[in-house]
Amino acid sequence: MKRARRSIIRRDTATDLASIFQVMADTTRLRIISLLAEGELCVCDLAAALDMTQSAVSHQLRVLRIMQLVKFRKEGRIAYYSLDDDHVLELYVLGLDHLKHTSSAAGDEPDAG
Amino acid sequence: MKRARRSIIRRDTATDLASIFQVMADTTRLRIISLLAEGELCVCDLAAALDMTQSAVSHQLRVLRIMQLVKFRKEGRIAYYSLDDDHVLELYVLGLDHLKHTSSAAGDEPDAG
DNA sequence: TGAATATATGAACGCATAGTCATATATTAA
DNA sequence: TTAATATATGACTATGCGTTCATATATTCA
Repeated sequence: MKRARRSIIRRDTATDLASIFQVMADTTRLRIISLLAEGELCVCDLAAALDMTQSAVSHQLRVLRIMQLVKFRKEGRIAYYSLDDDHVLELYVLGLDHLKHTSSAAGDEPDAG
Repeated sequence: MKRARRSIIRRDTATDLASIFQVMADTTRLRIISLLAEGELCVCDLAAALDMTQSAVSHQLRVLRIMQLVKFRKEGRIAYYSLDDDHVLELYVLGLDHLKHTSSAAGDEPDAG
């Protein structure tokens, strides 16, 4: 190898990439993704399943929406959210895979409620 | 579908998973990973390539070390760091892939220096 | 119309953290 | 030993962010 000046990514690419991981780097957002993995849900059902306030969930959905990880359709006054991209699930699954191989914290018992 | 009580991951699993993405969610750490992707480097070479202080780089290497994304060997007073896990690169590559498919910010010109 | 429901959002608070600075440890050279 | 080099780390500061609270908007029901 030559110097230390090898295949470093551009600063802005690294920043953009960091943004993607940043969105996945929150417990609440990951739990939302795990719920939406099987289909759409409205905000109130998400809030109930997560045992969190509607406001907190809505704020996180906004983050996921802006980063285009989720989309939503509106039916009357109800907003149904769903995953917008397969890459999200790929990252999610790969992350879980990493968890299983490195730690022993990846349990198998769900805790919805 | 039944209620909103579907396949949600455990809270602590989500927390652990969030930790993994959290480590990848920093520009400096991603640039370090991109540099180590081709082989080991010492701290001073990393600092030079990143154009950052030795202290800042060392702090981030500590984070990467604690999360077991990098390992190091010591040769005299020089510490050579390298990636510790293939999952890291998989996540890194998958993230880059996601970038290319969703935005146009993923350039191809490196910016080392 | 007015009340209730579903969602969105701005402000504020508290906490986590990336980088700086100073310094400690360890190794090599003189 | 002393000086210089390579790295690690604790304290501090500034910034970012997740949640709460209050409130705004929109829709449905009476």
